[in-house]
Amino acid sequence: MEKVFALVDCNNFYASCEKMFRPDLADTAVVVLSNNDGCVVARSKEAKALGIKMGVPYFQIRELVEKHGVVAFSSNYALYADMSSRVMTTLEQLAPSIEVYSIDEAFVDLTGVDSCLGLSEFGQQIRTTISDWIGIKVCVGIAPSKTLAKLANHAAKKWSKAEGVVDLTDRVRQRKLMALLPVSEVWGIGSRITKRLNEMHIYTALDLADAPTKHIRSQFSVVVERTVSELNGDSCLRLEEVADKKKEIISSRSFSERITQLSQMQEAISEYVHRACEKLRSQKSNAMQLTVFLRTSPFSDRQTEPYYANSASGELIYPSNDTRDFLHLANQLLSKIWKEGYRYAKSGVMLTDFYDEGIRQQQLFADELGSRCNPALMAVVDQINQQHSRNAIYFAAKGTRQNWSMKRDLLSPAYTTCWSAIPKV
DNA sequence: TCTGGGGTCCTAGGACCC
DNA sequence: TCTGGGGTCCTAGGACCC
Repeated sequence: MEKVFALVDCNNFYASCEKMFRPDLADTAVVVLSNNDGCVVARSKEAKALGIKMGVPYFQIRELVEKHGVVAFSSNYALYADMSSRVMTTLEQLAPSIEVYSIDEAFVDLTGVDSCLGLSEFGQQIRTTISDWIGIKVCVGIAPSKTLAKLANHAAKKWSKAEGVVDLTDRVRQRKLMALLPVSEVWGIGSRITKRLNEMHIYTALDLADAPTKHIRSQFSVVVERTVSELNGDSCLRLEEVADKKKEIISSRSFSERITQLSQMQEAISEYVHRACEKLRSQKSNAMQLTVFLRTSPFSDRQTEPYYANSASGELIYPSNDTRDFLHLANQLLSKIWKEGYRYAKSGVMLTDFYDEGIRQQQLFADELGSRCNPALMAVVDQINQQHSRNAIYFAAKGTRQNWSMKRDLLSPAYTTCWSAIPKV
């Protein structure tokens, strides 16, 4: 049977979440900022109409914000994650199988649906249900491959005439739409590849769909080759219903103010280790390898302020998910790359080389003393932090004041969850 | 002054082995 | 004197995504 996918994508998701609890802002331009209130990461339709671009640094639009009374929010991920899970749960009730692709979008398998109900009607049903139950507006794109469903969704958002649903199962409609869209709008085609495609006189999505596969393969990786097949309605990407366990876990942040002292950096790195290990345990993995990295600001003037960035990796004797094992290693690694005299802007840690809990390779010369691994203790720590506040219990290494922590001056309240942010002290 | 964070996949090239 | 070549594993880096 011919495959049919739908892509359901929330409109202006973060901005919509903020607006939902502030009816007074219904017609106001709203933007949501990245961590440290650095860049714009979401815009309401009114903010888009003012010409505010995605990813623009907040300080560059200050004037515009004041002039038009734009309301800005620090990102409140606890709120967005909670709203997201409500949307996804609703979607699961409406469709046989879904793949949660990101916090605000999901693929749905609609294969066979058109025999009982028109695809467009089904799309409309999804829209109204999610809007009525959750209060979030979504758009739906329907097509025989994921890449085309993405394009259909793009069209549903762009053209109000579509009323939020575009059915692109028809080949003629596919070609008509692709001819109108620049190749850069295709899923998987980023700025670098767009530039090279343009040099090959490939400008629209249709140009790419019609490009000879052999030629594309000789210039790019198999990823681009697959994209061409997908644009031609040949589905190469399956619906991935169960999320795979992560293969690496990163915890990193930019600092609200530059860090110059090793003791502060040790605290920050310890905090990242703490968070990364929490994530590691939540997916029931153990890790062998830890990387610590740090850097000064890449945006400052190199003449007055030299740039320095470095990283160091190390391994445990065997896999663990005990925070203390990694705290110990992190400190050793940090001392390898720490250099006095720089103003550090960002640092972080990365866990890699994962093993499932309970699977442990026997090492000939390693004894139990090499690791502090204590699953029972860590389970208790996680449980207390989940039930009470996020930082009820922690290891003293990460510091109690955290005067380097991030700036979130414009944070909305915890409308739906018991905690929303680490309070800045 | 102020510029996010967290992931995945693919490829090229080096190391190593037989 | 003659100094191969193929396979595999690992890693760093590039490119993409939201």
